[in-house]
Amino acid sequence: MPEISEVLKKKGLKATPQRMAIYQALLSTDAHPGAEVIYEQLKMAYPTLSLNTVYTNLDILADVGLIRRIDSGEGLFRYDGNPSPHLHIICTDCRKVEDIYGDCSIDLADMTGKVEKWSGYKVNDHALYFFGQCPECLKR
Amino acid sequence: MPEISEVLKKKGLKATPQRMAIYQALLSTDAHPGAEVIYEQLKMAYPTLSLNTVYTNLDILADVGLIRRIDSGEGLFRYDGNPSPHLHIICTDCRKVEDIYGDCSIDLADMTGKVEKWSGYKVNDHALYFFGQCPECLKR
DNA sequence: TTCAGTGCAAAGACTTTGCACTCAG
DNA sequence: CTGAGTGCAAAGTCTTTGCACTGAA
Repeated sequence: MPEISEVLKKKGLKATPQRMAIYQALLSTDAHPGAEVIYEQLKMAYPTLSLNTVYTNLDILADVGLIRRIDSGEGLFRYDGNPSPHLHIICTDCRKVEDIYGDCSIDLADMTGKVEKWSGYKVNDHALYFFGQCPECLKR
Repeated sequence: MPEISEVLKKKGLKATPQRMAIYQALLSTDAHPGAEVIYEQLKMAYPTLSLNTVYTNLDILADVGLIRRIDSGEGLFRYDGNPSPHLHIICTDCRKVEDIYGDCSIDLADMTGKVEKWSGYKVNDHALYFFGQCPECLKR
């Protein structure tokens, strides 16, 4: 994975096999996995990988802005390979987390401006979660 | 606190002193405390109160919709005495959580409709967090 | 009276820390 | 080489569970 190692180096990070694998794993899924899931998934290919390393690298990757930490309210953190602020919808039955694309984000840019004026905060980021039941769970 | 015991009974909950105190504590602050903070605060007045009871009751109160569980991304849950969906702004420096009131929520009602159409979900709730630096932290 | 609620302790889940070893640059 | 990164183990933090006791209705 030549591109990935370049992206990491640009951020001043060493392109270790573990780090590349963790980042790659996030880029290649839209399932918003947690640390444990990524660890289990990579253990096959990297038997010596430690859970610690997964946590450490998820932190580092989120710090430099390559990935995004998601807090779905389950008491664990999930991660998203797409770091740009976007919307998530969470099924309260099966706990699935899905991305929402569309024209919604336009409204949010407006709102950020309003919020800055109102609160006096310097707003750097936002997170919008919708909670409900996914089509599959609704069928039951 | 006569009103509080009535509110609890209407929800089918026994109005125990501990439960009333926990609910009252949330109603009388806008600081969005976590379980531990509430526990420490009430221990003066209720020396035998157990942390377990605080957790149990926060869960119950959130279940019946009297309070709201907030996940500020710190790895702990905070609680809000105002259960109606409203916006929160979180200072990334001092970790303060504040409410945002204003005309923003109108846009969100629109957005919820869009999201339902787009995703096929039945949306029951949403949470919008803004992250930034509060006026006090900006001064430093 | 009677069961929901409480309190204590212990366990559980997720995450972080400490430290010696290793390998990418 | 050399410090950033890794792996193992242990500890930490927040939260939940088990179970006998208690008190609100």
